Amino acid sequence: MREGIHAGFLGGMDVNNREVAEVFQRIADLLEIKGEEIYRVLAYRRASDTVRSLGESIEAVWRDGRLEEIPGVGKAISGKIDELLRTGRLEFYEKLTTEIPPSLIDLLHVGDVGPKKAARFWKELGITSLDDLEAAAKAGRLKSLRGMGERSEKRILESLEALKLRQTDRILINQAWEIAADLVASLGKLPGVEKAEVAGSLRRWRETVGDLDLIAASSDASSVMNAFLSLPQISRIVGRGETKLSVELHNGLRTQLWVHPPSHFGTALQYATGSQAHNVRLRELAKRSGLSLSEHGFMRQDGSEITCEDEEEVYRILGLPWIPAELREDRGEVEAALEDRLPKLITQNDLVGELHSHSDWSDGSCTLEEMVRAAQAFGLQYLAITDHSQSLGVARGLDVDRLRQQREAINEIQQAVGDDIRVLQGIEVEILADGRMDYSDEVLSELDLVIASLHTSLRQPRHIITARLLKAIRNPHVDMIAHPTGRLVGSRDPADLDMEAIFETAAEHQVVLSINASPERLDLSDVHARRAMELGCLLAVNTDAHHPEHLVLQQYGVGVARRAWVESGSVINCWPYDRVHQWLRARG
DNA sequence: GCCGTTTTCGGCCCGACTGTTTTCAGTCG
Repeated sequence: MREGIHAGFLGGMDVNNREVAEVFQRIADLLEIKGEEIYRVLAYRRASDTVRSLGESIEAVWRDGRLEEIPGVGKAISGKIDELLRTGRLEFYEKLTTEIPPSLIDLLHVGDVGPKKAARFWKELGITSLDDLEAAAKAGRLKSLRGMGERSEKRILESLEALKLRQTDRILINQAWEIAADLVASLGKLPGVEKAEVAGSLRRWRETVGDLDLIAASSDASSVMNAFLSLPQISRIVGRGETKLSVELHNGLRTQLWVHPPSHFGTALQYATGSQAHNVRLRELAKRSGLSLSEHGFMRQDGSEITCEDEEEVYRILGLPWIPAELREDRGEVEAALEDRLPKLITQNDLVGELHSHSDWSDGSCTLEEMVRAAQAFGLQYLAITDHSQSLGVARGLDVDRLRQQREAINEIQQAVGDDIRVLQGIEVEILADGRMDYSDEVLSELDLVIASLHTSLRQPRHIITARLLKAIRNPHVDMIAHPTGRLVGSRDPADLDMEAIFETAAEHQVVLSINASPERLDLSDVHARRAMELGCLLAVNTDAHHPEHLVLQQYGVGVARRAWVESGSVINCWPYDRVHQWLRARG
């Protein structure tokens, strides 16, 4: 269960984009429970989303007086951001929490409970928490309410159980893909299914996924649904209609299956892929040309229909080039498409090298040779072995003697494997708590590639940890920064860094910022990677492989890069070996 | 609360599904 943020939470804390977004999200939830006009609620929700996905620090935008340039931020909301940033508090929000218990927001995470029901549970039954709700449902008190009955109460109890089972709102993208790939493969083999695809946030490669969305093309939806229900992963039906089946898997994950006729597959896939905000933008566009767009197709004002077999057709009718799913977040992709300036996104095939990997010389689980052979088999042109430096004891970091021995070992392996794959000796060197490097300049200068990393003292105050990382970036021997913020998806917040300063300095010194492809890290994030690129930074997509099997994690880093609008030219491990080698040598 | 090649006021995407209802509200995506 998520920790509730209550009035006063912000006092004394640095207020960043995420916190501002969180406050507006909570305001939206509370206003909705209060019964405010829905468009006012949506305005706060939109502002929350844009602030959350803003590449720049909200504080910098505020200092420059540019708040109202943010889409969805007008006079009222910019005033509230101003108050938050000046005082760390927001009177409007605090007053709201005295009118509506903020713990009611937790109820909105229960399936089949929305703002209306949450308000009634509170006003009519005195329920303010999930525990209250469960007790009331078990005591049969929910069904006493007008408009509620036995079945509603049962559904809510089931939703409460599912919520407990999941523990968290969302699962990591690799876990989601594993489950979804199996399901969609089975779905595709069912009788009568012509096409089957993953849709939703997973198709957009979001870093976490709340539920699975699958879509099938078939002229016999009912039979397909019946067959799907017999798959072993499925635990129970949550809902079922003519085009949509909603189920829960044994692991608690909700899964939607849409089945549409092949002739409607384009609009159906587009609809099911989302995001909701992107879909709203497309429907507005359609409306302006006198069309109404839904999952079933376009409808003209005279009631006649236009159906689309594929997505390209949907976008074409709207006067747009096809927009890759990873861009569909209403972060400017519709405008870019209208002006025909969509990026030519990087693909996994563009990646020809891996520049961050570990062997059993430090905390990797395989030998140098196993790693090199695996990279070769994976089709890479080059691999950098970048084991840990001496001070990282838990990872068996290399002291200088062992580092030099490793050089010998790498040379021998290069001899053994031939020129088909080139092996670089790099290091993942610790940035010590005071900003010094874990090796002397002399030692660093012997290496082909120096990656600098923060692993310790990640909770230092902003000015200290920022200065520490900037010092590393300015070190002439440092070529790359690995997982710059140190965040772990869903479990550890990013370090409190001035990212704008990091990006500007990295761009100035042409130090590469790595997108760590490990699904637990995905660091840089999509938002950060996009901003870094805008500011002229070079990027890399690296797996940080500790085992040959980790090389396949590349795909998740590519997902982040694509969501960040990244083209292959900005990513140095898309460069052929000779170019990378020359570039590194030129840096000295 | 935001926003403007129909508008500075009056709109603001569109439909599926459920449960409890006699015609629809609430939730979800």
